[in-house]
Amino acid sequence: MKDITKMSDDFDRWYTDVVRKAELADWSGVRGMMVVRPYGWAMWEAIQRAFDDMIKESGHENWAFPLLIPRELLVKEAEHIEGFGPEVAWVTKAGAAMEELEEPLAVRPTSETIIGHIIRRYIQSHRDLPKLTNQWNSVVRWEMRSRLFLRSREFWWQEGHTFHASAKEAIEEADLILGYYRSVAEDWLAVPVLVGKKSPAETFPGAVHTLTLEGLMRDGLALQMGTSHYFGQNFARAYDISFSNKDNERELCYSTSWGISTRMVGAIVMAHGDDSGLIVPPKVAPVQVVVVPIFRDDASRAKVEAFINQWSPQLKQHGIRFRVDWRDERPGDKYAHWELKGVPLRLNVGARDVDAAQVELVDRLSRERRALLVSGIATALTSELERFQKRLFERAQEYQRANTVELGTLDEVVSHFRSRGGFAWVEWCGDEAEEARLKADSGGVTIRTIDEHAKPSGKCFVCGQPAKYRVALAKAY
RNA sequence: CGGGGAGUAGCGCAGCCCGGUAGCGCACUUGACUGGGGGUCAAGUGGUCGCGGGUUCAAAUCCCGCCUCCCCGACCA
Repeated sequence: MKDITKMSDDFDRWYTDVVRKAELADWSGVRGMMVVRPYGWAMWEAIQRAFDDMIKESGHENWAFPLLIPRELLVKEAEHIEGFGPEVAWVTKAGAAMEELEEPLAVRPTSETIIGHIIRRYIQSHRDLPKLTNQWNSVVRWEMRSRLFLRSREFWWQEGHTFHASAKEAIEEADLILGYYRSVAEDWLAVPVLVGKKSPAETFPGAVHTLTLEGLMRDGLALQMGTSHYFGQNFARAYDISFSNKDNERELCYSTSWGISTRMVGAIVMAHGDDSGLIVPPKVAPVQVVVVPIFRDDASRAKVEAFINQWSPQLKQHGIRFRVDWRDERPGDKYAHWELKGVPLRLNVGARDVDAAQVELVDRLSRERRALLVSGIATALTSELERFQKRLFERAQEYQRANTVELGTLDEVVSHFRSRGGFAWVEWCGDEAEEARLKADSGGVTIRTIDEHAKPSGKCFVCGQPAKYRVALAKAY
């Protein structure tokens, strides 16, 4: 409990310590396969609810598509299979005798191919469009190196797949979802993000363009927190997904796909945590308020318990997720325990407080203690939670601001990232060879996103020719 | 997937070189004292020594194969 590695000593160990000791997740014993424990899964459930509500509101429907994909289907879209080929796991045998299958089945690394193949049945007319599908599932990618939540061979996500009658509508769909993702990251997780387009080198295999959101973690590395892809007619062509348009002509659909994953939970850890453990944004916190009763004998325990019972039902009525920690531990242990778990607000309640009709409120960010009268406590805590959410976001914003710079040349970029992390904005001509050179020369700095709204007026940071794009650079997970 | 290290109680480790009763700290259980920031004392529980095979009278220890984990690199939501 006490022995989490200090963040400043070794960020990676700190991360692993926090994830495991705060009981978010664990390794399973099968290489790269993670166990998400209830406390971590509860955060994912909060994210799921938030995003699911958003997409339902705009007419999306949840489906369940198959786990296994025939090889012939997977390989139809050339770029797609080229991109995913190296990390696909195959089922080649079945039954007690392990008989060889006639056709190997891929365990889905993502479902564009199988959904494309299936959805074409349900699309005949422009009246069947748009078809807005989503599924909550897990996928398998045969990664060589794994980290809890950030890179495991199986991970949980949602994958949305939509089909439209026009390019414009599909492009708007990808934009709409990106906006939802931004809201999940900023409004729910309190992690400020850069949003924009990926460079060609980082674009999803088979996509026309990929939109991304990039958060900044406390070790200065960027984390891709979600992507939304516009496919044009690429997948519709490969899987023959067409419809009769208003002029009764056959036309290929325009499609999109988009996903956010349990990686989001890793982002919460790395964007907000400190040497004492997690700090969980109230909106996704499994426990928002923890009550630590303080007593020394049966009589004082009864007194404190009766007091807590007076006002705690109000918290429930106000929808506050709270817990009273009656475990037989000392208060100091409980404080440390709930700090490790990142619970935003703690109420210490002892006999003195009972007499004063108040509780002692301690928040996870400042750790300051102050008295809070129990009259109107639920309303007060609700606004404290809102304020906590806001403070956490502002703190992360300030961190992002303090770790974002503007640079002019490749030399500056290389030397800057030798000693620091964070984001660096530069202007770029768009040449892909230069993007590769950036990565090689700088030891892994990549273009995280392109600012779609900026109109560059300067020179490319690599070649000095007139720039076309303003791009954010960072080292990333 | 390359290079290095490791697997012995829930966690951290010693024992292995030189084969012969499986140990230590923390945690856990019970009790007493204690209780507003990580307690004290006492008595206890807990082990297919990662898995499979081999050598041997005898294997945690020696040999072979496999699995898993950690660190460093190349690839990645």
